[in-house]
Amino acid sequence: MPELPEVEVVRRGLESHVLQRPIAHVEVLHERPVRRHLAGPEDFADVLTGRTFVAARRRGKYLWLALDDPAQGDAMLVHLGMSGQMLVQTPDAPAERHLRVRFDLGDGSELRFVDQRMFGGLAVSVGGAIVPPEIAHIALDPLDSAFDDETFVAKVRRSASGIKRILLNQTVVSGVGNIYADEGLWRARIHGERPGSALTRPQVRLLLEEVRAVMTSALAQGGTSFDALYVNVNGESGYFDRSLDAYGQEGRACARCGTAIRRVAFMNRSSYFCPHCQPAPRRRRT
DNA sequence: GTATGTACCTGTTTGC
DNA sequence: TGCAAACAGGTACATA
Repeated sequence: MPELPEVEVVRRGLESHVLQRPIAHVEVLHERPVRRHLAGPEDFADVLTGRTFVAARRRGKYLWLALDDPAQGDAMLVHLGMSGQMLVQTPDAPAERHLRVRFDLGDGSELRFVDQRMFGGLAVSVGGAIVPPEIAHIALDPLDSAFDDETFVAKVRRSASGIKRILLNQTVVSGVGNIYADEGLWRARIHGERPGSALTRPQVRLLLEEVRAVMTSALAQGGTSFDALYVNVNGESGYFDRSLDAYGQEGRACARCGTAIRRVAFMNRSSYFCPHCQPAPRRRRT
């Protein structure tokens, strides 16, 4: 499940494998992944054919491949969703079961967007000065050197929402998904349902540091992966899942205190936490 | 403006 | 054995 470290691994792979090769042909095999390209699949293919990717950039979980003539600020925007992959293959490699879009790079290599669940997608973005306008609302991520810790701390402490919900809000901080939210909260010993406004400044700072630490560690190991749903641009799986302390660990002993990790329903998904290290707030929120 | 809930998707696993 | 429900979850959008 791609979060920031996985997306960064993909960005690096794209940077070294798809730049400076004019796109000879684009084939859209399923229209849903280009649904955010409002002019439609044919236009998507038409406007990209003949162009060249010149840079691979990222903000949070969004990627974009800048197109030639950088003065125009055009780019192909990419989101991997839950199951998206960017693969570089030879054109004669057999089509993946969930192959959605293919880009013939004309040099004997092919960029492929493969996505089982199709939460992800591609779109051509026009005229972005610094970032594509479609993602201007996405906050910086904690690994960005321009990320302002104190602004984040202030935003958290102004909000009555549960801290996990705030962590997942990409307009407050980007790149954090369900896995790293649970891991960061476990490391900081904070229950995800505690209101942001109930946390002290040092607690929020600690949480931010722990989220950073777990992401940095995951990045060093090539991203997290639980199954074949996530592979990087070379098709290699990450293996950070062996290092998880909370996420997916229901019933296992907490690495700090030995209490069984619990799972609770949260926003149509799951939250994992240690009931001893991360006591729930007294007044339960729903 | 802020907070919360849900649709969108498909393959696998679980339960009856 | 067969079918239905649950589950995985990031984002945009609807609703309160």
